[in-house]
Amino acid sequence: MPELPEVETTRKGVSPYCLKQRVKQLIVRQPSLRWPIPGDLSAQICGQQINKVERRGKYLLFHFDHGTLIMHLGMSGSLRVLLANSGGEAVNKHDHVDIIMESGNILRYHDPRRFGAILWTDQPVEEHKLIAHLGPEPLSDPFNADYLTQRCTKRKTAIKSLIMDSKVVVGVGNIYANEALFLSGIHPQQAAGSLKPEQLAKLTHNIRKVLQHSIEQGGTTLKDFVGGDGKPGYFAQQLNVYGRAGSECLHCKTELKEIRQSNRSSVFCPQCQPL
DNA sequence: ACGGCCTCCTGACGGC
DNA sequence: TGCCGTCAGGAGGCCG
Repeated sequence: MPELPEVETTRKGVSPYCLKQRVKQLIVRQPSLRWPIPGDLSAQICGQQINKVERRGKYLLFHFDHGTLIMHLGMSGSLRVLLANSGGEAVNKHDHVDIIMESGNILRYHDPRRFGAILWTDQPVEEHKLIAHLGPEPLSDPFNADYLTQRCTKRKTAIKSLIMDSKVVVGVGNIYANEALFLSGIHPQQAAGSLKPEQLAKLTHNIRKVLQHSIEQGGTTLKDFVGGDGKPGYFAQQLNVYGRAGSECLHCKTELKEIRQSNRSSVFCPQCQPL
């Protein structure tokens, strides 16, 4: 499940093979992603040059002179580079899209569950419906203790739901939400508006910390995005709570509990994260 | 404005 | 061995 660190690692991994490259051909084997891949995408990008690859939240943005290809990896998506001299690799199940560069290198999009998306806009991408209402990047200055405190004011919603709301802050998926709350000693069901500023400062810090740490780890697996079997970088995480329900808390040995919030699993330590 | 729930999809896994 | 039900999960969309 690509979380923000995996998307950022993907961006870094594919960028060198995209920058200043013209698209030679687009092959769409399966257009039915979360939304249909636009039928005119090929006409839009073939012969055009990619100027930059950016990331906004978990969206990858491929900037052309006249528009932007917006890509999301959803739950199960991955993007890797097949090198021109690799002799042509077999197309596997769920390899839905190839973007072939003039260099002969190929960007191959793979997404078994098809929760991802590949879209096109010729408008400023920051005005696009999917991008315009996104909150700040979690690793940017605007995401700070004051900001989070302000966004929590008078909010009755559970803090975990709030930090996973992309209108509040982008890129905090279920795994990192659980981990950041554990590190902050905050119960996932605590009402956002009832948290003290000190707690929210701690939470802000820990959200940044877990994401930054993962991005740094991702840097070591960049090679996995090019050539080889192309396993995308799902970094071996040292997770404190996620996936450990029923096991002992690594701090106090209390049994970790699991609850459902908005149909998502939350794992926490009842001792370290009291309500 | 807010909060909760549904939905898309496939692979993995448990039960029988 | 195989079939079937259930679950996971990002995030937009919808409803109350």
